[in-house]
Parts: sequence; C-alpha cells; structure tokens
Amino acid sequence: MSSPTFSREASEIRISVQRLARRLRNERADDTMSDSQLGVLAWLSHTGTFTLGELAAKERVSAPSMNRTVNCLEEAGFVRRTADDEDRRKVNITLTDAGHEIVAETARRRDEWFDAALDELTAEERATLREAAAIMRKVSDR
Amino acid sequence: MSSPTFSREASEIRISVQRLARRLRNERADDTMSDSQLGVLAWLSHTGTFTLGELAAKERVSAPSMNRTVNCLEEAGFVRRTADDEDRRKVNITLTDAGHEIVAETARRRDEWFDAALDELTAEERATLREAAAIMRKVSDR
DNA sequence: TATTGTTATACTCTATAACTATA
DNA sequence: TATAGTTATAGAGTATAACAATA
Repeated sequence: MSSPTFSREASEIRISVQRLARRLRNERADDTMSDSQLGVLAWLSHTGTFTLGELAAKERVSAPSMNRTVNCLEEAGFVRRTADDEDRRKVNITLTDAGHEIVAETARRRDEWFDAALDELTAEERATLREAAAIMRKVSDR
Repeated sequence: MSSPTFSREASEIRISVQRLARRLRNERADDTMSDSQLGVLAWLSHTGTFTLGELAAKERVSAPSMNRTVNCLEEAGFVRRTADDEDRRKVNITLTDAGHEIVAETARRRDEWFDAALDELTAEERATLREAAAIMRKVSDR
C-alpha cells in the first residue's frame, strides 16, 4: 500500500518521463519513419527474426495493428515476410539490406536534438540520467 | 560536436524514456481520459487560465488539434471557455469544479501500476529516478 | 477446436489549408 | 494586414469483430 506522498512521487516521475518522451518525438530530425515502425526495425535489428504475433507482443499492440505497421515496412522495402517451414500458419519477418541501413541512419539523425540537449548538462547530470535509464528499463520489463 | 560514444549514450537514454512512457500509457488504470486531455487539465490545474493558443504552444500541438481536445473537455464539462475582455479574439480556458475533481482522481488511478513498480525498487533507485525526473524536466523545457 | 495471421471497420490524435472575427 | 480561433479534410496508429488457413 502506498502513501499519498509516494503516489505523488510516482506522478511527478511519470509526468517527467511522458513529457520528455513527447518532446523527443516532436524534436526528432527524421520525419520519414514513425515510432512504431522504427520500434519494429529496432527489435528485428537486435534479434534477427520475429513472427507477427511476437512483434505485436513485444510492442504491446494488437495483431491487426502490427500487421498494418509491417505492411508499411514491407511496402517500403525494409522488411520481408517468409512463411515458417515448421508451422505454416506463422510468418517470419526479417530486415532487408535496406532495413539494416535505415536503422543506423535513422537512430543517428533522431538523436541530434537530444544529443545537443545532453551537451548542456553537467557530467554528473548525464551520469544520473544513465543510471535512471537502466532503472527505467527494469521497470518497463517488469 | 558529439563523439559516437556520446551519441550512443543519447540513444540508450532516449529508448529507455520512450519505452517507459509507452508502458505507462498502456498500463494506466484510467481509460476515460486521453493523455492529451489530461495534459491540458494538468496545465490548467497548475496555472489557472490559458488561451487556446497558449495551450497549443505548451503541449506543442497545432491550434486545430488543441481546439479539438478543448472541445472534448468542454463537452465533458471539465473546462469552460470565456471570451477575453481586453482582446476579443482570444478565448480563456479554465477548469470547472468537475475538472478540478477529475484531475486528482485520474492522477491517482493512473499511477496505480507505476506506484506498484516503484515499490519494488530500492530507496536509492527511487532517489535516482527522482533526480533524473528533475533533469528530464530541464531538458524538456529547453 | 484452438491458434496465427489477415481484412473490415471505426475511433482518436495529429496536421495543413481555408475561413471568420477582431486588432 | 496580421493574429486568434475555428472548421473542413486527410493521414497515421490504434482497437475489436469477423474471417481464412493451419495445427
């Protein structure tokens, strides 16, 4: 059970996280790729292959929603679908060469604004953000 | 100019922030109010009165987009529009009594999941998140 | 029958362009 | 002319319900 004070703490941290996330979305240098599309490319870039259902679970969206995102990426030539040999209901999704290229390029351009913002902080403040980032990952994966 | 290492740091922090923000959005207990609507209520709750244009600037959305959000809030009875006496082109937006009530109630319900997540952290980890929240605010306001 | 992916449909949030009223 | 707000319209992302193919 949480005290009122504790709940206010959660509220303040949540608002800060959500505001910065929105700011980062607005300030991104790259305009050609949505967050959901880039999120899928990032998972594939990291792990190699996922089925559509796995991607939907990872990104916590519905299967139809993920299907639409994958359609866009496939039309753009960044991913390909291949039928699974063992279970023919499944569809494996992998990055194309163009997909690999866009991941690196987009990540670089997208961080331009945030990079400049971090530049204005002290080394100690950046260290705090790094530590917090690790904790936030833990919380997200909970 | 930032080094490649520095840029990777920005990328990791950005991804952590955006992932947690999405997780918080998905895990919210309250389903009746969108983030954009609650964002507006939070500004009004904090400061009292804003014009439509000011709200659009604060939330970094277009005027038509904010107009729509305010329409929803007005229909729901949470805000009211009043013409500005000095400049009759302007519209002042303020919280109604129902608006004040919903702000406190929604914030409490919305933080249930995050509250429980924070409960599993150490006091030191929570302190790091609090410090990071202040830094994130500074960065967002940049 | 249950599961995986897809299609059909609708709702929300966002934007740009065009319009109205006021300065 | 310029500015504040609004309306019209369109695009992207999301969801649920219904369907097809496969297990």
